[in-house]
Amino acid sequence: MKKKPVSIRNIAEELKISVTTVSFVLNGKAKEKHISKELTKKVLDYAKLINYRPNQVAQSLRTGKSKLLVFMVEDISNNFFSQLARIFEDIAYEKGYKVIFCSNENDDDKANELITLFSFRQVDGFIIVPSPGIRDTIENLVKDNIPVILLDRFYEGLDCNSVVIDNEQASFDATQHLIDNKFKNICFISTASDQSQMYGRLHGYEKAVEVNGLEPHILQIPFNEIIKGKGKEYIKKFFEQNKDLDAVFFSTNYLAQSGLEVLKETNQNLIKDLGLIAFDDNDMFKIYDPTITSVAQPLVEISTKLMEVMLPLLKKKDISETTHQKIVLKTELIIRESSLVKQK
Amino acid sequence: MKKKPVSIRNIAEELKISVTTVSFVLNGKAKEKHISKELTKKVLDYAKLINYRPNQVAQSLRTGKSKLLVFMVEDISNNFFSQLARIFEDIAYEKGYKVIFCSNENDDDKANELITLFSFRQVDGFIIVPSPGIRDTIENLVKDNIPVILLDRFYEGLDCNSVVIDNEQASFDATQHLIDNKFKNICFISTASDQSQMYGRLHGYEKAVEVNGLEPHILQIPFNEIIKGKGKEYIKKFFEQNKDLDAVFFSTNYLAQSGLEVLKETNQNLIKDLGLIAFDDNDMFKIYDPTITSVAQPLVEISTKLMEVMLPLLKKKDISETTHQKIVLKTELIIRESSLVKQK
DNA sequence: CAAACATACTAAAACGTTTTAGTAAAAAAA
DNA sequence: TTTTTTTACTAAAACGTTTTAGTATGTTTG
Repeated sequence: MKKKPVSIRNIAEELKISVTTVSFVLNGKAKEKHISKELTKKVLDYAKLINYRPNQVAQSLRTGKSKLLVFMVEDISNNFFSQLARIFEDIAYEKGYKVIFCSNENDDDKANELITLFSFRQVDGFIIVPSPGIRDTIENLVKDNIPVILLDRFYEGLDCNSVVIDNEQASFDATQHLIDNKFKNICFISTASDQSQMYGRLHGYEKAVEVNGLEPHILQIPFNEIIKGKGKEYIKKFFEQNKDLDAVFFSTNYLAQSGLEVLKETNQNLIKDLGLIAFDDNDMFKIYDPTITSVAQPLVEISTKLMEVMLPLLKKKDISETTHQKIVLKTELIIRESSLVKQK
Repeated sequence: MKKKPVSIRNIAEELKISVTTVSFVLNGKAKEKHISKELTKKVLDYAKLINYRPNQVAQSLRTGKSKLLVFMVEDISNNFFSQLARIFEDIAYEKGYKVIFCSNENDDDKANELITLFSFRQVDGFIIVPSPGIRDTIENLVKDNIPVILLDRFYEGLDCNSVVIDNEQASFDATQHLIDNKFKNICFISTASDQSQMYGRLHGYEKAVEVNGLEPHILQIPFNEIIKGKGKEYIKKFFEQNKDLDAVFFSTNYLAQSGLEVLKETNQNLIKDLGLIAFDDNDMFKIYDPTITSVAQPLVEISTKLMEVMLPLLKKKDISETTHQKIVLKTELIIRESSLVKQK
């Protein structure tokens, strides 16, 4: 049978002292509470001997702290998010926190449901890649002084901690890079979304195109069509209707995926002739033929910043007075074959 | 300030009834405990009105159940595991369980540490992709009647639930497929590991080669060298020393990754001339040029089986009498261009 | 030499549930 | 009518901690 783990009470009884004393010692409050050196040592030694581990559930109930963080992303199977998760996991464990990952599919209902699930007090803090319409939910969390950090995207005008990248600059630089490499008809394939990250990417592209006196060519696929797996159809039709394109900038990695599939199916050679850049790097990009240029997000830096912002919030009793931080990180344009001048 | 969530006590006081009654009603034991229909309805209605959510920490403390599962994989950022995680997540949530994902890096110390961390009673069940040397730890979990399922690999002779694939058959079929397509000098690139999954894959390959009267060509890279990022060097040297190879079978997706990198760097054309198969599918394989044949694991089926095996264990009071299940699932060989007869 | 303080320790409440072991009244059986 | 059973509900303990508000000494201090 499952043997019962030892409790503080067992220790107290064995040593014939009070539970209180044991608790004080175990929590490092021996000096502060005037527990003698000898007794302190005795408790510590015995606890070690029997391999005592506090029951974290009981601790949580009493203290209201669970040492659990929720890391809610759009889709944990998406390479970008899973890599981020992997790095954040390590950082969190180091600080004594466990992480519950979950995917909201960029769906408001799912996101709301998940947040309610880990509701109020169950969890010490939230890191959230927010879906478009949960602004109110986030605002409520903030109002209730629950530590929250928005990741990847944020709500304009909502005062909340966030860690994001400079999407507009990243997108501008990538587009400019294509232009510098003699591409003239660059299209931007994206989702029809007004979430901040997509907005930034679109505007960076538009600005670069405009500054250089070129024409924009934009495809914005409705999100629910992508969900339904219709992304490829949209892209295919778009390519058919815009035969004069000489470069493509994909605003997300799954669009790049779909786009490459379409190109592969319709005209293999096109992949080599077109200028190509994808947002978010993928390990496969460096072994593709041609190797594919990408906008890489600083994964380690993002995770580190998340914890840097989160930790003080977890420590404080009352975070209502803390000012919210908005961290904006730089991306890196990894230049590979696909975006360089094509020699005909 | 953070407002206190409503408790059962609040409901009891408001309705001027006992906490017990409220608890019974809320747990659906109204009939069983002879609570009148009217009162039951009153409680339910009021609970809904004030949006009551039970404090799960208190529930856990009392019941010893946390409604948490640990899903420990080798590396959550690995595509195969993150996809599995994504699917399992949904299934678990549906059943009211939350999932803590963690990565053990196939390292014994890390794995042991994590298991201890979620130690005894903190968590309701474990799904573990075990590192080579934690057999004893697993055995202890089993002895303590803690629900455990081994995933992807198992220990020969250890009686424990497991969900794995038929690696040997998968590997045999893949190799036979290459042979059927006229490849004669097929090499097998793998890790120097005697974990069950690798053992199976190696033997499947060896058997197929032998049955067909061909010579085996095997590269086994020590695991710690792979960790150090030296995998590519090993593969490169191997290719240099075996110039007459006409096909390569990679035993894992990260080896395929490395192998393709090597081929890309040394001789782009080789990729088209060699027969190629990779274990574990990757979204990129179908847009590579050539598209790459792979052995795909049945992700949905694996996740479903995991939950199917896990749920009864979670329900039972005493699982010491339950017999352990060993589920072996079939893989699918996804045949693409890279493994078909090459026309010169 | 009393008052103040420091030291060493502890009893008991509290966190929010579930569950055991009841009670009291009404209904059914004898 | 008395006994038994059923119905409707509840008091209080328990889960394992943390923490408040102590007590009982010994030690300074004025």
